Amino acid sequence: MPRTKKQFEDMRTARRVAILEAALHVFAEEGYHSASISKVSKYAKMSKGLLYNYFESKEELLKILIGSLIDDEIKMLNSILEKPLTEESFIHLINESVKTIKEHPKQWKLYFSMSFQGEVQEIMKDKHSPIQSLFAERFIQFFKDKSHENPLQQMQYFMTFFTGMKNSYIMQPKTYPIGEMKQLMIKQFITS
Amino acid sequence: MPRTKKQFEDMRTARRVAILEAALHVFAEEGYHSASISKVSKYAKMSKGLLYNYFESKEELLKILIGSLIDDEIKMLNSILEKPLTEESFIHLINESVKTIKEHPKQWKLYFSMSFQGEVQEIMKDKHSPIQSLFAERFIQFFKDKSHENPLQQMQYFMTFFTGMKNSYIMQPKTYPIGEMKQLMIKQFITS
Amino acid sequence: MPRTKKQFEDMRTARRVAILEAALHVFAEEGYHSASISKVSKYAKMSKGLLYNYFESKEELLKILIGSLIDDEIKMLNSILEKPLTEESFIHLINESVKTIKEHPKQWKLYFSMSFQGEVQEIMKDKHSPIQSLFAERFIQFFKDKSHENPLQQMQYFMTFFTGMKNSYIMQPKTYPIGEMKQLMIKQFITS
Amino acid sequence: MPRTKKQFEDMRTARRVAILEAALHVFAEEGYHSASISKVSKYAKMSKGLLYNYFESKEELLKILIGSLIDDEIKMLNSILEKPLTEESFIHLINESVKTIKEHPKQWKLYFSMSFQGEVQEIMKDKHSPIQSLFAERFIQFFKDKSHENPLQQMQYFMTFFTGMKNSYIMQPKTYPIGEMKQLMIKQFITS
DNA sequence: TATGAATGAGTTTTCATTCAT
DNA sequence: TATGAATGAAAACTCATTCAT
Repeated sequence: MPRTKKQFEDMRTARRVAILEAALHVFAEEGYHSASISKVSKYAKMSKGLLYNYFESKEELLKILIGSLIDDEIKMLNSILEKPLTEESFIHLINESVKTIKEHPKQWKLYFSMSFQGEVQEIMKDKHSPIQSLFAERFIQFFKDKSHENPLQQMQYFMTFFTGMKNSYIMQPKTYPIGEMKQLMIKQFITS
Repeated sequence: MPRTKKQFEDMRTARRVAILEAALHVFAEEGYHSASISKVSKYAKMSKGLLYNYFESKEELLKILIGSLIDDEIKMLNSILEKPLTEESFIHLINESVKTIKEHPKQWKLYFSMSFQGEVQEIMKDKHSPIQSLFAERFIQFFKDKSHENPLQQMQYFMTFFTGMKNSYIMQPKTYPIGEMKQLMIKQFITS
Repeated sequence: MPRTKKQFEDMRTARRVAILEAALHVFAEEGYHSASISKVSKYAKMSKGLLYNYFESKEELLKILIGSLIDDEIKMLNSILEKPLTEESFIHLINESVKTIKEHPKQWKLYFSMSFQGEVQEIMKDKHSPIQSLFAERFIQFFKDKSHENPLQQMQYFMTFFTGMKNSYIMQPKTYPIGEMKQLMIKQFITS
Repeated sequence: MPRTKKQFEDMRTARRVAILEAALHVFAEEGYHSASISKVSKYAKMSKGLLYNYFESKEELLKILIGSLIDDEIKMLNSILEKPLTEESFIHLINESVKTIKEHPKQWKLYFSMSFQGEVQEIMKDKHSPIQSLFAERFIQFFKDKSHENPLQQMQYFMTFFTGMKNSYIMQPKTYPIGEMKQLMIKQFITS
């Protein structure tokens, strides 16, 4: 008695998830280029062949892992930035970003580690630039509203800190006090 | 007319430097794992065989490139931090760090890109921890002297920004206004 | 209401035919070695597993496809060549051959394409040689009866043309005027 | 003392030739798709890795093997067909073709075996069609000059035989009397 | 019977490192 | 010293065949 269509679909979904998790783990641990599909499949407790039944290539795994991260981030940013930034939504944005990174530290580690090489740029080509303009625009306006004398610069200053916070947390997720840093940042850039 | 011993040594040194420069260029461009020794040797205008006459392995090149960066950084930090931090030496430290990163952007890019993978951790194991304790101690004292209510936290906050600045500059050396950011940072953490 | 034995057998036969047709299509299209069983089963609208319920292996499919072609051809030749060749039966033979190839172009294409590799030779080993002797004998006699001075040679000359006609038609079934060529051939070798 | 540039070049040339010969042998024997690079390199008595030092891919080997055959053939045809065909040049053309095929039977076998699959078409795309028009034109004129009532058809009839002759020789190079067949063909199509 | 997930041996290809000259 | 040819182990990927359901 063959499996029903639903059974097959459930199996496939479960497998896909298992593979993506394994790939994420191994890629984040060893770096995308050093990691081998062999290791990924071993970690996912299946044969290499089966992995290729679910994904076309090693590159596809990377694209999905990073692409989904970017997509979520963009969706979050878009929803918050659809209106001009207020103090409230500014805080909300920061909280959401920190929440995301705490929930997906491996993914973010992979993303950061790849961002120094060309591969990621290609993945994000079309996705990133619209949101980046919006992001810049909203933050500049935000600081302008606060009568900041150089809002563009203040935005860059904020971005610098934001980047540093993410980077630091990724490198030392156990010890870096991201919650405290977040609070300091909020305080600094709201009262500025 | 046979070469003198000194001439030989000079030649060897020149070659070593050429190889390291080539490796740095290629590694930073393509990423350590994707880069091939073949390309490095071509870029250094010599044969693969000769390259192996000067260095044991690809990994050794990486270790030297990153190791020397770390060593310089540590030397710089040690000399500045041998006495307690003053406002002056604090500014000096920041200026020196920015100068270093502007002078060796490829090396720093390589360092950052590798720092997400296991390889670098191993390289720096013994080097880093003593300086890090000193660094922490001096900065905590620095902020304590400024009657900061939570000097440890303030140091972490400072480190966060510092990391973000380096990261941002490496990612966009052409457009990131590192000079301005540095000034803002100095102002913020001195008057805090 | 359980199926009767006959119904079962009919179903099995229909399936076998469907699989063979699918295999023929896919093999002829992509070449035996490049074609995959997966594609065959998809084309036959069933699962791979079921296909293997009907046939042992990919090779068996090939053997049956080519074997049946050869068997039909041999049967046809045998029936025509059971008596000495006359002008009438000579014409009949050619007509039948052309008819066969026009009816089964894919099979012939597959046969030709495989005939350059070892696989086919093995399939035909035992089948071919008896009919070939008979064929040679009848044609030699045919041309001897026409007082040809070198009947063996004339048979080889005829075979050459015959081969060329098949090959040309297979390569360009749309444009090659096989009917005209056949008529010319008949005329040439009958009046010779 | 390192090898001179010339020594290296000679070595490379010799290796290239050895590899191409091995590939030709193995491809012709087993068919391109069944043959493995592993076997080719074994036959050429070298490691797989070295083979890839000389050629980009399995496909490149095929392209070179077949491409060079086609190029030679086209060159030959072009030189003979630059003027209208005479009886003499007609004979010359046939002699040259037969000579070529006798000199490179494996290459022709490979070419024929591949011509039933898509790969070859791509290799010859641009090369073939100009020569084919010229070929057709010259032969049609040739038969028109002989007051043939249907010169196009006669050309096709000739081509059919020509194809058959090549095919037959390739399939049975030991036993097929290509010389005799060639003479018969010349006689037939010249006096026709 | 029927499905398609799963396996594993095999394929092509890459590249750090060694070696003959 | 200097070259680049040569190796071999390992990588990504494919697919005929088997298997659990």
